[in-house]
Amino acid sequence: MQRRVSMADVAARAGVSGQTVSRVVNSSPRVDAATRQRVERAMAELGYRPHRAARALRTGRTQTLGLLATTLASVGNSRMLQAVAEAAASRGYALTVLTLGGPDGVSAALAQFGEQGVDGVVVLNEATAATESATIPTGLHLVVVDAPPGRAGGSVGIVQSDHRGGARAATTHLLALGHAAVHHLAGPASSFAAAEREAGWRDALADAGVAAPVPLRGDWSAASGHRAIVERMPDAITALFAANDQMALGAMRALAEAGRRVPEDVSVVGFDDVADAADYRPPLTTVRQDFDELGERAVHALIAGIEGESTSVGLVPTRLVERASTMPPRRG
Amino acid sequence: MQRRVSMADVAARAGVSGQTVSRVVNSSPRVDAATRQRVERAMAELGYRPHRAARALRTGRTQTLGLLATTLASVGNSRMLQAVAEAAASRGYALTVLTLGGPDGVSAALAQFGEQGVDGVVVLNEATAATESATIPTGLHLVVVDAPPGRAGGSVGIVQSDHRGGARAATTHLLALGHAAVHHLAGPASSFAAAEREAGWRDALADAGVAAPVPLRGDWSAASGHRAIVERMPDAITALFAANDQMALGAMRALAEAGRRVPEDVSVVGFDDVADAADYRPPLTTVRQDFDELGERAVHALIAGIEGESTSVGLVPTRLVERASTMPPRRG
DNA sequence: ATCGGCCATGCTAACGTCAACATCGGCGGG
DNA sequence: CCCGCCGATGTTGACGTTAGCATGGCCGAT
Repeated sequence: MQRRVSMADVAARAGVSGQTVSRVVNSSPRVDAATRQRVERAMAELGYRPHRAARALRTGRTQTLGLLATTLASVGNSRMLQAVAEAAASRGYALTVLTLGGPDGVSAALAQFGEQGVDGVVVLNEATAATESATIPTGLHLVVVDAPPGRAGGSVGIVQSDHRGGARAATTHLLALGHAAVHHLAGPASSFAAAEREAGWRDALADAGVAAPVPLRGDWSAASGHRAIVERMPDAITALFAANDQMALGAMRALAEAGRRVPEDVSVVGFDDVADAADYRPPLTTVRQDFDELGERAVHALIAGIEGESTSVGLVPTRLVERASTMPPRRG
Repeated sequence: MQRRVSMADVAARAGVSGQTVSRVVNSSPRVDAATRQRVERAMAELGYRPHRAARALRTGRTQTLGLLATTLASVGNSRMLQAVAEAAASRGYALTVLTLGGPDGVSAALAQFGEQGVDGVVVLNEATAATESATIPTGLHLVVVDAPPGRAGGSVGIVQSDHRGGARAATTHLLALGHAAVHHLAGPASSFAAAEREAGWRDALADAGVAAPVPLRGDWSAASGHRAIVERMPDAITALFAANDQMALGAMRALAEAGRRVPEDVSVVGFDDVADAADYRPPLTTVRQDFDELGERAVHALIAGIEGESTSVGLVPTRLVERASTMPPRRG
């Protein structure tokens, strides 16, 4: 492989100094139109590409963002990753990913990102406590997705889905169908999103003057949803709001195995609207999260922070999608 | 933000030259034990971290790998990403991701990776034609996952799951249960993995001397699986091998809607063993892919190529996981 | 005509690291 | 006792880029 084309090569070809080439590359206004054109032609002819590492060394900016998550293999995280990757790419930023070994590795992971020189990091917050106690390397900008607004400010921005509003809508939907009680299959206690969804469920019950039963609890997985129902299914259950679609899937299997039909005997609502939810049996009524918008806003906020503008808190709306897993309770 | 700690700072603190610090960092043998210790203490005290961009500028290596996929939001790709991310991290490489805008953007994406200076790229091959026709920037090493072995060699390595063997095992399992015919719900024609799975199905049928019916076809999504069954379900179907779990999910819904019970009337087998497959109704017999091993091997092959060793072709075994969606046909 | 100011462009140095070569001291063999 | 070698360490410069300042030409205002 021959030496790569550098600015000096372009400069020689165009008969200008390297500095002028630099100005053209960075679209500085201080360049004569004719000169610019000459330089651009030289770049095209030589196939010049700026060297990111060299630029990073000089400017201290890498034009690279980081994404930090416990795992990338979960449905929600992978959809967020996809959205963040596209949003970053459309702004000319590269995206590098890092998964947490342990739950307490947040500080270490951020340090590693700092070392790599990323300009900012999107943190997919799954265990609030771990994220909140993490130390942030100086100069690193952060946007935390689905975190309590408390820590926002400084170099930390927050973006979240309206979990609470969505959960409230789901619960209200069930109540409006005539269900006297709505049970909740909650997510893990350590999760902010799970807490918000539970809060929204309580909101709706309170609005209706209905007492909230003790929620069941899972870990987001279908298996945990199944287990929760098998172990302690409420006797008189007619309506269940699961904190995500996968737990709803597991719960529906457990209900079927116990001889309860969905939706005739028990109505079920999920959360997320994963790609498969429309093909669950029955197709699942659920709350759709707008991951694309969430990723877009996270990247926007992050880059705003990097470029010195203020970071802010954003709430992305969610929306109830009605399918066949909900209906009014049977009379009788 | 104060200036970062550089090698010179460490050198001053330890009373040695920068070069000696460099030697310690790169664990060169040419350093006295006492000196090394002094330098290491200085690094610890100052919190020194090598500057990747500077190193990349000097050495031409970025210690960064790229991952290219059409989308990162699909189940299989996100599991591969997770595995690749961990394998890369464990070797001290960062991982940056890029998704394809269009199906023909492979060349452009590789060019962008080249520009970013990644040392190598893992390509998740979804449309063989697009990958095969792509131009590879000089000096960039590639490992293509699930591609025909033809292109291997030079700076291109190939790693694949044993789709064919897994499909054969799935089909053989159904035949062994006593099913006279096994129908296939295939993946998209453009996919190598889909073609291999179909080939494995044909292999097993040929072994048993059974004629292969015309396969149904979907696009990997549950919705497409549902649609395929609704539109042209074979009359006498008693056994179905779907090319992935999600299409199996859609197919099972369609079968249920048509009044066919799984597994009593129709046995169904999927492929992938996604996390939810054990909670489908009924729990799905499927073929497990070892994504961790696949990612590990891809990264291993890539780094071997980067460091000048030979790249090779690897086949990762798959394994049938029996659950409740298969049983012998009813005598009738 | 003179001068200040502005515009286009060039020159120099520096970002942090490492490869290549230089230096220095000690030690064993002749 | 001198030479040559080796092992440990230092010096220099370059990777490709851009910030900051310098230069020189032109124009309008005085």
